Amino acid sequence: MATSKASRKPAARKEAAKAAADAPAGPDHAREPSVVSRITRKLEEDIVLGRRHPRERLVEQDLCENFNTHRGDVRLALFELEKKGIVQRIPNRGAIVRDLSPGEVTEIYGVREELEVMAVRILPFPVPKDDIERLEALQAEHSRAVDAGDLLGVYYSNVHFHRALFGLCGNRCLIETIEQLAQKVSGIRSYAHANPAALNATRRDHVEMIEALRHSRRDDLIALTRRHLKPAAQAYIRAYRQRFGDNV
Amino acid sequence: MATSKASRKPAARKEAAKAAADAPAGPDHAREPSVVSRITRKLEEDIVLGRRHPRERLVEQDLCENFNTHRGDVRLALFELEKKGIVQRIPNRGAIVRDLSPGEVTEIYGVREELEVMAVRILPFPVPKDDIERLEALQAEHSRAVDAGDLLGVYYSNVHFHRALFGLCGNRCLIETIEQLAQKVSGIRSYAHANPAALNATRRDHVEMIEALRHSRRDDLIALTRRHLKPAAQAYIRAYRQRFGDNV
DNA sequence: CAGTCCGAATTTGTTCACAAGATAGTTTTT
DNA sequence: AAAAACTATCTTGTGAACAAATTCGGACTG
Repeated sequence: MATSKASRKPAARKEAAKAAADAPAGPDHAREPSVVSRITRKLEEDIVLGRRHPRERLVEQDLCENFNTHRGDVRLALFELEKKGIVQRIPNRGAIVRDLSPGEVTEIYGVREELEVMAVRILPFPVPKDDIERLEALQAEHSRAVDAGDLLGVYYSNVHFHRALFGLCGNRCLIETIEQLAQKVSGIRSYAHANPAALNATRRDHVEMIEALRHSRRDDLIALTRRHLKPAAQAYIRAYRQRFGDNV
Repeated sequence: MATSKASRKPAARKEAAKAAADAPAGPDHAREPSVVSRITRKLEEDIVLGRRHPRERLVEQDLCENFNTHRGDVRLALFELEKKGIVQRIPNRGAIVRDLSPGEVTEIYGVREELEVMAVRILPFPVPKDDIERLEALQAEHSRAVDAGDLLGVYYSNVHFHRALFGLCGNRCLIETIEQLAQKVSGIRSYAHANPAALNATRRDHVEMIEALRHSRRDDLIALTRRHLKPAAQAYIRAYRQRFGDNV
């Protein structure tokens, strides 16, 4: 085994653990604009837009040529996407775009509803005017993308709107968890995108949400949040049953 | 699509007939008993038991020698732990055991409470007798570990108990999310372990929870679930303030 | 004497080549 | 001719060398 170069150094290692005395609030080595995150994001986009369908194979070598990089990076990106629940990796056989059963989708949306309702329940009223205006700007962007038929724009502006909305609750862990669960169902996003009526409903909900925020009407906001999640799951389940029959 | 590099090598063919003789763990599909998961689990144990303290550096080479493997595996394990939120990776500078501020801990426990309450709210009553008995067995194990002062045993039996309890709710996504959040605070688990009174309180809560399950008293169960989470967060925050002062 | 700059040692990050596993197509045997 | 086995090829997984980045220590200069 690897005794070739194992102990090049004397066993005594510098005790680095005792630097703990200073303030804990790290400077937040913020973003990671690296190659692997670029691949991750691009793959996610492809999946969201339906350019890659569930159960499609993701061959490392192909992706390398596609992204002009080498397998190491692609490999890491696939591991990352696996943890996000967007792709599924089978040992020694590679990765495929994950296919969710209606049951799984129902479960995920159940948890999402609980968490998003929690977010709007704890967010402090009244909402500062600046925040309302920021939300309106994001909503306008979303609306524009819907009109233009720009699906990628729809996707991102929708993500940004919800990030800003739930961001108002102030609980970072909650925000992260909500986004994580939203990413899990990326693979079925294309079903909602295919339906213009659904896109319009989404837009209308956003407007009403802002209105509820402006007037500090919490009950309305909660009801809207619940309603907002329903169509996406239902659209997918309908499409799934149509393809595979009702045996679920 | 062999564009650039395609090193087809027709020579490699030392196919040693069939190695079908060894079939110890046949399917091997679902589980991942691989090297990297072993490293991940062991590191997590070390952190939970306080063998590695927050802000301590995790040097890849050291871990390699420790686990008799090479850096590729260790690297993946660290990436995995980073995603779990147990360690923090700083670009080009390596990984350290993550240090949580009281604010973060409070937020995480807030979300945990919401999700765990959801689990006990949706779990179907009455609970089958077999499940009750399984919980009692796990609780007995936990109790034994507490009496024996076996901290590793306490940790694992506690994990198993809660996995079984929340598993009753039937929502896989919810279960996974709950466990994920529990793992995030692994680093502060050692504070609870240091306190025998807290361990006894935990044990008592488990007994009462089983009782509530047996008699289908949902309100009691919810109240117990809320109460059960409180002490751990409070113990950590107290310890933290004692070390760094009240400026939080 | 203080401050800065350069260089060595340590540690992480990248790359490439090879080996093992799996699938599919072809051949051989019954 | 059908079934089983073998081979050829594709794909993932592993290991180790190489390269870039950071930190720490010492020397040099203002």
